[in-house]
Amino acid sequence: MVELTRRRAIEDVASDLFRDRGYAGTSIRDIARALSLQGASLYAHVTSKEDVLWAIVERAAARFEAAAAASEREAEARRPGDAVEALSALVRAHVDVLTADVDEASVFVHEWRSLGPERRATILERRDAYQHRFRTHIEEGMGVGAFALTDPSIAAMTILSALNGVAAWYDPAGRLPAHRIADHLVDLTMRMLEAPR
Amino acid sequence: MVELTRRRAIEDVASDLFRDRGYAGTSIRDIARALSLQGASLYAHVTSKEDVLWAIVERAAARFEAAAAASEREAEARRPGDAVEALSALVRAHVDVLTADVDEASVFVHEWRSLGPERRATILERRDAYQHRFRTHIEEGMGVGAFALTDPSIAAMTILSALNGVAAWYDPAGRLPAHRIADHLVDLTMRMLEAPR
DNA sequence: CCTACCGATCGGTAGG
DNA sequence: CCTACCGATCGGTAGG
Repeated sequence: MVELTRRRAIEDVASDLFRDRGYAGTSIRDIARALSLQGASLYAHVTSKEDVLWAIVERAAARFEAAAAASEREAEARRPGDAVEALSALVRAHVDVLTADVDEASVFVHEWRSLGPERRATILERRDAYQHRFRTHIEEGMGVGAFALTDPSIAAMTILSALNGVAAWYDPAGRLPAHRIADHLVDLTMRMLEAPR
Repeated sequence: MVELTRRRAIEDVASDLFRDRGYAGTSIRDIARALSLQGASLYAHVTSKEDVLWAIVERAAARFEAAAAASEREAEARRPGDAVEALSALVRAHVDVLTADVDEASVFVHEWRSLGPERRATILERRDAYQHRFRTHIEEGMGVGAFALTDPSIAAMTILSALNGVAAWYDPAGRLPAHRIADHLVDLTMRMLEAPR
């Protein structure tokens, strides 16, 4: 991958390191070393270690949100008011974003706890709003009898856990391309919810 | 909770801290402070920080394994050769262990990466063997037509991700008792797999 | 279990 | 982007 800016290269390397050592387990010098720089030289490009984490988490959040909004618009255009269609599209969008940059997505999923109090609170709100999209479509589907469930909240959290789990085993060079994995996850999660016809 | 030994108290406090700050983000002095001790005093009870992590991870692994083995024996006694029964019991056993000590289970699920190379390899093998139990029952169920699936490996990983996700939101003081949450997860995961009858 | 201390490493700054 | 450096904190040891 060719980086357009030095700043972006730093964030990409940091995503990789944060993913498998965690934020606290990764030092500024680790990041610098991966870029063949001296530790102190990083500060010519970033103002703090936490700013690097924030940039990664914020971009990931924005990507998930944008993909979710687009998927909802498209589902509504295809089949207006169809909760099954909307949720399927949302699931696929989530897996697509996740597999497009697994390092970044993993950091978003696991390392937001290392942010300072205000940023952590901001991300928590955005995560809640994101999860709310899933729960809303589940409740709509329940309302029209498409989904047979007793607890839409648990269903939403369980689906998101299942989807985020993909980040732990997805391998871009593995036997299954990302879109086939998305197919499987759409199938599995929809079967989990749908009432037998 | 009354601790039988000082060592165990250290591990319980460490589980709590490791869970929400991570292993690297928790210092020996953090653990000591939570026990009203001086940092150096911890070394009267443990030989290294990693030993504390290992003790937690190892005990959690042993608990998941013992509960899984017991659930398989009991399922076999109730309904010999019934894959649906066996997998349901396995799912319930997993959620039971997880909710019985969420801190310990969370550390097991997320912090094994911080172990040294040999211990990490050992735990990875045990995790693989554990996941294999799930996949085996899924394949058995596919063989007799009880489960309608195309990829048992993805199904096993997706189920385990969904179950482990409970650790992120389960609250012992929350609206749902652990056994009701286990009911929901058994229901959701089985519906994900079962062929329509 | 404490005090006193060790060398190493941490995030970050100054000045070029 | 580098060298030189800062104070703070890290995991851990010595000796009691």
